[in-house]
Amino acid sequence: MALAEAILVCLTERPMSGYDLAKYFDASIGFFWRASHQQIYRELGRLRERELVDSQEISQSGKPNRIVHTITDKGRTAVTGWSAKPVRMPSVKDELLVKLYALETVDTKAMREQISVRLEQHQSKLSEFRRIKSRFYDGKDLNLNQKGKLIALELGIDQELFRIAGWETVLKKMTDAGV
Amino acid sequence: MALAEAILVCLTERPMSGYDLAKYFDASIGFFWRASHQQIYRELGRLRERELVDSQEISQSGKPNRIVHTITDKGRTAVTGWSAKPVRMPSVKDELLVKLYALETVDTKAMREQISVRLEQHQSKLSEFRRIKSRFYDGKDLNLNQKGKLIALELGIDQELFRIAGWETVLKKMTDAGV
DNA sequence: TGACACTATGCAACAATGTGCATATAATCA
DNA sequence: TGATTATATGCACATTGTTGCATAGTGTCA
Repeated sequence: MALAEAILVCLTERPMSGYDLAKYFDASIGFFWRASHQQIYRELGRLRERELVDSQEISQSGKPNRIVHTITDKGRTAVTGWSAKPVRMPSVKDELLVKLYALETVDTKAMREQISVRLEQHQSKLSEFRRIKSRFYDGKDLNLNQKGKLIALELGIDQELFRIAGWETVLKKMTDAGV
Repeated sequence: MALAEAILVCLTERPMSGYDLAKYFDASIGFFWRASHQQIYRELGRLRERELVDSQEISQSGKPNRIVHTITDKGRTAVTGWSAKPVRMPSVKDELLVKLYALETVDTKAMREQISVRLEQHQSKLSEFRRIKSRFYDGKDLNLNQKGKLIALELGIDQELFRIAGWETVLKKMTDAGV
């Protein structure tokens, strides 16, 4: 149940509405912990019940009212407590790798195309990460929180580079194997 | 619902019982698609209902009877059909990276320990992959299916090496940041 | 000889995640 | 002016994953 913690971590930055959080996830922490807006709203309800966030409705004319969630002291303590607990290895699930396991049965032409699509996705993630890095971090004076995010971001950039190289190697090896 | 397909892919190799499958998952395809024995048994029941596998009970004295599952023609067709369909990006979920996002709030001493544990886990996975490679693949004459598995395994080895380097860099950068 | 691990299967309950839908207004673009 | 996008929240259902339990005989180690 670490979506709760991921949300709390975001709220240590500043109070946010569910909508803000969903966008924040898409643009930053979601690179390492994806969540849809439905999940976020549901989890916010639970966090409110557990008194880890304080939710305040703000009237808006025209648009639906915003509900802004602020992390409580109890919530901050919960984050620190959680952070000290051991983590598990991230669960691995990649269909594309499973397909490599039955090269005789799968449609290898379609697979090569899927690998190309995957490569493009990694390319565009890479560009996005680099854009964020140069826009928000390069040449700036950073506080500790920002330094942590930068470390994560740089790991993300290296990961994308590695994956691009990896899948390109797979394509080459498939060619060598005659498919 | 790709656990179904992962199981079918295993069964293209040879007929197996649920127990065999659970072990096979632990030792090979599970590196890229983890599943517990409970999940596997449940999914096998569904596959039997959909007639993608044929299940045959084999009497054994002493031990409980084995139920051996064989992929059907319908199942083989299903695998090929599935293989041609586009895959999604694997979902990302790593608590350790989330912790990097709140360096001011988390227990950084505990975090460094967790990174060390993570490093050890990647080390032992790496050793296992290398052991499997040298034992079953190096210097052997391989058919197409085996070549595919070797490609996946080599990608796995590179991935572990990359992750070890990545987390070591994170530790260094944390030191530079003063935590 | 008692404890433990291995073989072999599976249910039940619960927790977490993902998909689809529903609502409602304002601004922007073609 | 009609279509789309952005703002803003949330329910219901389906699927997937985890934990704990239950059964039961065999082999191995101390």
